[in-house]
Amino acid sequence: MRFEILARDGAARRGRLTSARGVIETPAFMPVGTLGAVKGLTPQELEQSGAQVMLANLYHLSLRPGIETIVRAGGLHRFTGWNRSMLTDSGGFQVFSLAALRKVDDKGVRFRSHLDGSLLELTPESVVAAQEAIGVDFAMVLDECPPWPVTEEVAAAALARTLRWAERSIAARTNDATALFGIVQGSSFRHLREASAAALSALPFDGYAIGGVSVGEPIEPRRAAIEWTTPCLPDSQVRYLMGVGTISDMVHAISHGVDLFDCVLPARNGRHGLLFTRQGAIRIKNARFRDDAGPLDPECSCPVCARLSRAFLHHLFRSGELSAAVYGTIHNLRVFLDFMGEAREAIAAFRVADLARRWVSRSADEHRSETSAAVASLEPHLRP
RNA sequence: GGAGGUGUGGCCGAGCGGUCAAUGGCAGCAGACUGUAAAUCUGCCGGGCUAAGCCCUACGGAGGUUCAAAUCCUCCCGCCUCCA
Repeated sequence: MRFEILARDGAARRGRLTSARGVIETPAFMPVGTLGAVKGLTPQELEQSGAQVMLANLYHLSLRPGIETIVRAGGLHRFTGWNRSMLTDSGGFQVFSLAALRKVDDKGVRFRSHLDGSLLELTPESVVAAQEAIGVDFAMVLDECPPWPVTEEVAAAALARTLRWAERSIAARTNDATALFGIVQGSSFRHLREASAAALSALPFDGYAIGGVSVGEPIEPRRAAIEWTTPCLPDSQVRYLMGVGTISDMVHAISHGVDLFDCVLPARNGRHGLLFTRQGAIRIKNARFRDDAGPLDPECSCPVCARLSRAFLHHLFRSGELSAAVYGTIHNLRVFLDFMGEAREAIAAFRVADLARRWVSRSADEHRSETSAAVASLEPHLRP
């Protein structure tokens, strides 16, 4: 794995990440395909959306079909048909999201399977070994990802454990074909974030992730965590903000030097009928679209916008047609990936501030009451 | 012609003397969704108000029994099944 920075605008970086599978231009958005596929899409459709990397999840794949099965199938790429780069999350997020089903101690995490109740154990070592075995390009360490809010004591303990696990993860590596990323924790405590980032930076990771966000926190602590953490990470290495986010979140993070993002939002909302457009987000099932013959987003280049009207999409969503979910996903992913393309251009052109004005005020978050506040809160971070 | 059954809010369908403006589901209206246990979940859904309360109108129609009826009785109307 190699990462080079091609241009900067303030703290923002435009970079190039090279894996065995190819080149990833950064900043980049990585669609989430937890079970090995973005829900509803073929690998070809995902490619056509412009995705350079896909995420999958080791916890879920370990339960079903099982790591051994994937290995026998020739590795995760061959198994899924996705030939571009692949990043797997370790299951750290499931430590948070499936809290009722797991037990954590220093050794690792034991989950009761949400599928059949059987016991699954993940340790820092097993997680590294499994990700190497299935041949992913980017692997994440096992981390402990506490919910929000959390006391300082709990955050400190999770951070400390994540750090001990990070050291064991490094020690467990057997090759460098699979890049390994450490994960910063520390919740919304500045000194914990800084200590976590500094300690991880001393370890020979290929990249660094900011974790412990998108776990239910409001916008302010999320942004604060990013602002505290990024200055403490090695400048020359790639940075990945886990699970984020909305376009305004990503504009903010990009302006603070984050390179990689993943989020279920475009896919999940696409399936649910919340469609992002350059004119604002719309709930296509709303009655007002019943007779709207116009395109979903006249500024969009995706295949859905190329030939389907809002009225027809409205009808498909109302009718529960499978294709509705597919179309929503294809379109939303294109919006997010196009946004990232523009972000790269903006950094190269020293125009990150314009990016914010172009996307944040009228795009993905327009339906939210917090939008104007989000724009306002970005202003101090943007160069005039 | 005879016997039995049935008629509930936009639709389907519970309820079978009071706690029923009436369980559910669908449809409808709106909302949520940030390292995916999510093609999911939530709220509203007869009308009107000086609304955590009150008042109307409602369970095919008309009468009746009762302190009280969607629930019981009588007649009528519609629909279904079986026998002639």
